[in-house]
Amino acid sequence: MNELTIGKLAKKAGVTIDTVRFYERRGLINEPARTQSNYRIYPEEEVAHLRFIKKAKELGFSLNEIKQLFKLQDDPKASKSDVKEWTEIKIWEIRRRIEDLSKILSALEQLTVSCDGHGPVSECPIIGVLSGDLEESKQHHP
Amino acid sequence: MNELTIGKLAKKAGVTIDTVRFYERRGLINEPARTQSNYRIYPEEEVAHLRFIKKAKELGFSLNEIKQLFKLQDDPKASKSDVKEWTEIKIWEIRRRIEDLSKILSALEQLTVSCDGHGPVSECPIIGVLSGDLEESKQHHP
DNA sequence: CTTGACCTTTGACCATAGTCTAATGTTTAT
DNA sequence: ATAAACATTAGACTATGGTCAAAGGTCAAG
Ligand SMILES: [Zn+2]
Ligand SMILES: [Zn+2]
Ligand SMILES: [Zn+2]
Ligand SMILES: [Zn+2]
Repeated sequence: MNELTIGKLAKKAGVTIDTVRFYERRGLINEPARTQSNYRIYPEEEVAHLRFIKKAKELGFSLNEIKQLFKLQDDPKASKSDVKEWTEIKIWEIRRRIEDLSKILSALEQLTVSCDGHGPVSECPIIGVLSGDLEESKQHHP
Repeated sequence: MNELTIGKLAKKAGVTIDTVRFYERRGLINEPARTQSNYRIYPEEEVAHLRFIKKAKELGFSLNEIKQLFKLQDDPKASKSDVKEWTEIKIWEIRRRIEDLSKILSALEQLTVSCDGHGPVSECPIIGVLSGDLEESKQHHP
């Protein structure tokens, strides 16, 4: 069949050679077969494997989580509910991150409207709020 | 006045001693005066300084950005509009992150509804989508 | 005077996800 | 035959924000 050196594999999967080797070290892909000259050779299917990693990463899974997903796939006792549970946990995590960011966002939005953008920094209400409103005499900054 | 050793300062500001020294190394706080025995001594106001850092961090500013904010405060040529601009950039960054996360979220939500949660992992549509729908024969995972 | 609490420094280490270098070996193309 | 392109390894380095350890000096209380 079609066997790939690490360069071809990386190109097909849209990652760098270093990344492929890094994933191998991290146990995300199997140690591949080697040629007599010690070159790694991969089956075509490994491209899909790398693309899986890419997509899962885009969906917010960490490399360790992706590793767990693979384990799940290879575990005969695992069921779909395990995968579903995982995805639901991720969903909650992301919802929380969105909530946190939204809070930060509205705090920042309130700050900007409070500042008219004219005059010296010393009078800026943004800095004022960060300083605890009217504390911090002056000039002991690095 | 009231002078603080690093331990008191850290406690008052709600950070660890290590963090204070770390901020000093990173140039976020000034090198403080020393006692004869080489202990750091801080003025009370440094507490506010550390709290500023804490608040700014909570608002999504990185330590380097906070350092820039301090520079801005101490720059006689800087104006409020500089600070406002910064805050507005942060606002855009956070809006983008929220957008990205929302896309990820709806992708994940669609995935979970597609899976009934019963049966073997091999039939799980979540895994299927990640694998590029029906690729990846079997069992070459670590 | 000794114990414990506190301080000092340098430097290593954690997780995350790679990226890059150096020195060396192999394959391919002209 | 020789150069370019590609491969190998170990290990250092990036950024972020700290955290911890070792080995020692200082200070207050009992
Ligand atoms: Zn695979
Ligand atoms: Zn302002
Ligand atoms: Zn200050
Ligand atoms: Zn499923």
